[in-house]
Amino acid sequence: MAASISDILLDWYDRHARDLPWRARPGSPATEPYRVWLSEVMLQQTTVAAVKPYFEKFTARWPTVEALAAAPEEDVMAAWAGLGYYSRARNLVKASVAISELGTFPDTEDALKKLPGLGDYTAAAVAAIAFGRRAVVVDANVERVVSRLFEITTPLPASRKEIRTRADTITPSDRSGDFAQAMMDLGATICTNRNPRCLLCPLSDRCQARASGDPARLPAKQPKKAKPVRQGQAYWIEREDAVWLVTRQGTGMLGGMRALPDDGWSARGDGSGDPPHEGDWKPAGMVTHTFTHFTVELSVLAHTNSPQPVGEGEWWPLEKVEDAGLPTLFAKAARLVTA
DNA sequence: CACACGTGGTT
DNA sequence: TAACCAAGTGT
Repeated sequence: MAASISDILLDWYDRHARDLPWRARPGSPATEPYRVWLSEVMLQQTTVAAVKPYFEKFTARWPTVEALAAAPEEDVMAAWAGLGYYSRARNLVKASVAISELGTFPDTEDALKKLPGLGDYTAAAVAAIAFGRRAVVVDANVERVVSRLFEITTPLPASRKEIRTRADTITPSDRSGDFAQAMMDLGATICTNRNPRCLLCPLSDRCQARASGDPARLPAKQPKKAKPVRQGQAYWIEREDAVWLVTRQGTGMLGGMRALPDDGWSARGDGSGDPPHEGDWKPAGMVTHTFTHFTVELSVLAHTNSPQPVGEGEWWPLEKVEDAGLPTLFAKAARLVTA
């Protein structure tokens, strides 16, 4: 009887699995749900290379979900600074409190999906990897591998339903979590976006896209829109070796993060150009930063011996500005002034 | 369904 | 090297 796709892939995984900090190691205790969950959230739309140092930092500082739930939110936000998509950190805190109050870690897809920040993918991944439940885990790697295996030519995102159906048919009941990780390892190291290494692929003789000659063209995607360029200003307000920092409110861009005051620029439009108070503002330079959906050209204006600004904020010691947890845009601006 | 939401790695 | 994109979620 011919080996199934999952058998072949699991055999490949047993020999070629990547050694990653959030995976159980031989001789170590069973994989902890907390570590699986934390890693999966960090890995949302983020590369393994970028996640590794953050995962080490978080697990050293907050080794359990209870420790994380007890942490001040601003500490978690600052520790997340630089990783992006800050709603993940806001939801991480909320979910850690919810899990602590439950007293046990939710262990089914449905229960996991009720937690903030866990959608279809993460709920399935945690259920499968941490709890050994069969779940159909579909991320961008799986979309790519499945699109090629079954030569699905419909462009994303319209092909999602068909991809999920196909993924379901090849997902085993046993070792569902290993199977999911095997698919992701295959997608990350062999069945890559640009130049798939089909000669090394354990599934190459089952791959319909390879049989027809050009697997790299799949999955097809809708063309993306151009990003607008916005103009904005940020203000470096300094007094007695301290700089005035604000905390951005709400759930929008950079919400919950410390920041320099600005003139209200956003994805929707330019800033007003109006400084927070009168005075002699000196140009400190320009920062260009590209977000997912727009680029901002930020003029940084500096004022020293400043009066007490109106509104919420805090004087932050200049020597500790690296520890303020500024998102990258404002970290670049701070570097302009302090360098 | 379409869009908002960050950043650094990779080619 | 300028694009492209990565273990997606919420609205």
